[in-house]
Amino acid sequence: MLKATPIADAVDGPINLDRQHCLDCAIREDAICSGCGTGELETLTTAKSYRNYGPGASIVLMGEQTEFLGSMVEGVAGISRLLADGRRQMVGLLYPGDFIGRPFSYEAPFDVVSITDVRICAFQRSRFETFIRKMPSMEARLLEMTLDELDSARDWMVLLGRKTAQEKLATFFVLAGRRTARRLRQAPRDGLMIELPLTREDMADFLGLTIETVSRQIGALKKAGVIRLSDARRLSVPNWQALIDASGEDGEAI
Amino acid sequence: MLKATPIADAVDGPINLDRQHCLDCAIREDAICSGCGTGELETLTTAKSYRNYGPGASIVLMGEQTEFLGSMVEGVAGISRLLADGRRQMVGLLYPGDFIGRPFSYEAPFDVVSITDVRICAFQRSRFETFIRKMPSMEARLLEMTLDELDSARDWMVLLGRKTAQEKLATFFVLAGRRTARRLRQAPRDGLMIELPLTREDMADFLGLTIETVSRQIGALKKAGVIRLSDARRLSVPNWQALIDASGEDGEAI
DNA sequence: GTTTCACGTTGACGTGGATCAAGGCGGCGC
DNA sequence: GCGCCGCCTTGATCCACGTCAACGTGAAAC
Repeated sequence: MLKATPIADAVDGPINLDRQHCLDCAIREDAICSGCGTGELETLTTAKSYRNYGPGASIVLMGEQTEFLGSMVEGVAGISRLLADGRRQMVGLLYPGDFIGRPFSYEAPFDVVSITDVRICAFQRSRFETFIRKMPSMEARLLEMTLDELDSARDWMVLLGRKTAQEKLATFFVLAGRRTARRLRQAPRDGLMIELPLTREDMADFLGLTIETVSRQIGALKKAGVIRLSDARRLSVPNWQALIDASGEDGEAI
Repeated sequence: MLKATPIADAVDGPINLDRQHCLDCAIREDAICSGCGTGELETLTTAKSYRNYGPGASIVLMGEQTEFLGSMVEGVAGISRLLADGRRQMVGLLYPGDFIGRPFSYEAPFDVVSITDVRICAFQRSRFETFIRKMPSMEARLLEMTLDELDSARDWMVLLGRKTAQEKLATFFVLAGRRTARRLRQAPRDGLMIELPLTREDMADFLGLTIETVSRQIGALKKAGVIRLSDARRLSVPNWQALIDASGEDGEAI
């Protein structure tokens, strides 16, 4: 639980102008622009700029009017809120393809902080708002993405409100495993290796726990044989179904 | 925490055909149709039907393909999930104007259960999906509503993950007070009377607590003079700022 | 009136996870 | 090499909230 320490350097992501054409973009299939035609992509290509951030940099500050909107291209970032007395809760993770910011006004309701090195494809807010009104496929895609995020947020509310510390950790590893498997274009299977981009403190803030409890429950899952640790940030799952069973969900291994 | 008791009667909301014209609708200003023109409202008027539910009725069952989408017209409902062992977490409340269901497929990810008497303005799913594609104002309004709900869900994640039991109760009363004040078209002010539609069990499920803790913390807030109880479901707030201070937020009274 | 039953309160006690504290480990600067 | 500094782990203790249990209260059925 971050003690209100100021966030490192690079508050303004240095803008990087040597942009790539949208047709060759790594998040072409997943991002808000995935439904755009080639003409629309041409427009987007000339309007965008990249921004890079080192780990721990502030991408969006709660309460400020953000002057850009955009998509995660590389890296992982966290959406979080800091209470007045230093308690922190992470309310979401942003991976490549995910959208950052809220079109059509209002100050940012949460902080966005980079966890790894992060690259963002950014648009000036007013310009982006024009685009989205002119390109129905973008608005439809944003709606779809927002509905997905709402469902994920509600899933997480169940975790925060009703799951035990151990179930929280197991659920987090299930999600991390599914994401890793998806990146490798395969189904999660026994023996899957997972690399965690988050520190224990980040996990604690995401799961509504303390770092000590995170550490202890990881130890307990390891002792129970549900996970194996290569080092603090790399683990493997010998039995995927056992991990699901430990997560408090009744589902089958998917 | 509901012990997996079966939900009362009225699983299928009886359809009520004596419909009102959309122009005279009570949620005309707030619902997904608020941006529709008179021609569009004509279309909606002929397509809609009302459904009524008594308290405790199941409106949507998790895992089922819902055959209708719609808007809350009257009453309060809860969105919740029941874990295999009976733990329950409420993840949202639905008030008049709020949208029910997810357009463009997928089985329902949560239960929706009426808390009071509820009336819904319902559309056949396939018909509604045609409408939303033909009426950009509906899609834009749904996006706006979904973005608002996502922010609310994330606010609630902060509460579930990091707030104490007493802060949870105070925050819940702040929200209930704001909603009451908005219904009365005034700002929340000292002396405001709040009627709670929820039982202690509903509150417990919403706040990630037990009924005993809810009861005790309400007692503590009463003893501290932050609230006054008329009866178990009616309270007044002598000092609005004191309630905000007890909620763990640093904001001013709004 | 009495019974019943859902809902709410209150008390005694247990415990999961927080807190407080110490120490281990690996990378980096010197 | 050595010291420093994040990051992580582990142990001892505490306490907020859960659990278990009893009882109150009011409305509806009879």
